[in-house]
Amino acid sequence: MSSPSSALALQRVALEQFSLVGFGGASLGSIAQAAGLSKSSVLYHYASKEALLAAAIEPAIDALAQVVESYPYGGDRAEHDRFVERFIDFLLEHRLAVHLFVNQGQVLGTIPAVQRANDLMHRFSETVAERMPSIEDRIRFGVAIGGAAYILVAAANWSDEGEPTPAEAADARAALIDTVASLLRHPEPAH
Amino acid sequence: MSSPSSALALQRVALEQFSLVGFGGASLGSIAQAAGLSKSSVLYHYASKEALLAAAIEPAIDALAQVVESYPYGGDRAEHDRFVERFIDFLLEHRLAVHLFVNQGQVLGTIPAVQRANDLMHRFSETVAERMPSIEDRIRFGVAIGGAAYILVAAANWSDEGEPTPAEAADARAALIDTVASLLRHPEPAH
DNA sequence: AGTCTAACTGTCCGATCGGTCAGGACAACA
DNA sequence: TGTTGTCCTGACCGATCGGACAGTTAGACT
Repeated sequence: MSSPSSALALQRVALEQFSLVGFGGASLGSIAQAAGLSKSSVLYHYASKEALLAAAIEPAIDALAQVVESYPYGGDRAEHDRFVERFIDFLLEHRLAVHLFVNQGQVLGTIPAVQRANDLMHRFSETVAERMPSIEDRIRFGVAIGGAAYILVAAANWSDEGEPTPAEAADARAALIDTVASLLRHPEPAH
Repeated sequence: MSSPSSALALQRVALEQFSLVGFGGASLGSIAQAAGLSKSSVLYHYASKEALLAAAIEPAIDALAQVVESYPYGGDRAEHDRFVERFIDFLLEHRLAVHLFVNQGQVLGTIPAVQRANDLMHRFSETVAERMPSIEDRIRFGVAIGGAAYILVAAANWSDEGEPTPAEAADARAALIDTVASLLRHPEPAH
């Protein structure tokens, strides 16, 4: 706690590496090098590789818990849309962590922090599924979650432009909110 | 080529491991063990770990090239919907490979086969973007691709039921086609 | 019988892995 | 001037990594 800046920078670097090449693919050496430290120094701050992962994703898990808790069970559509907005902002702020436990959640299930994230997503899915129990709506839910999580980290891959102008970022946020909201919205009873 | 069954089984096992724990996280030893072979035997069939990866995803890349090629540039909506159907079937058949080069495409860009997959996705994005150049529609495109690729491999994580009944699978396919089609459909000019 | 080849394996190698440990640098406090 | 505690490091450990290589088995062909 005494020099939080270096510790936070280390968590950020570790998160980037873990989400980029996977937990097993990222080495403590490469993380340390990217952070400008020695491997020993990393292990001084965090007892193990798993502890580093847990510390790196913990803020995101706390935020996720808060978002899931705020689901408007009996709310109207405006309230539901506000919930989606909170959810998207959570995704935007914790892109890397979300990408990590979305894509490696099952294989890292032994790590308590990841397990907690899995439980949260499970509960989230169940909560939403209570309102939309059909396969179609489960698909829409999954596409919304996975698609949003994906586009925030990997989309830059095969798009032309490099930098995301602040104005463009705002547009992207609005578009993402719109898209996810339409996916999570209760569809008309049937056609 | 003389005993294709074992070679194909090896590719399938390798693909599962690569998409599950990442290319760097999967070891030749674990792949060999899962396939019931020795590590040496794996390296007899494929010159290197990268060669194994390339061979494992090559069929998926070929199929992707075919799908991208079949994009209906001047087609009507029915033709466009048929294209989406082909695309979803491609995703369903090559789930693991898609998940692999969607989530690890950038970091594995040095491998020629992955590079080809990246180029194809890039061209795919450009092709679709020609019709839908706005940020909103790019987002919708990304959510559709990423969401579909995601739900096919990771959704089982936080859903209750275990097995996907054949009838449920058909329903899921239909729902996925419907969802992606609506995302990729040209939206009304503006509201 | 001998020959050839495909499929497979165990052994070995250098490099790298996660992790331990003893100690150095340095500011704060006595 | 010690002394203490934080931050950081290089050296080292056993295990595992990707890969090279020599050799074995078994079936097909002559």
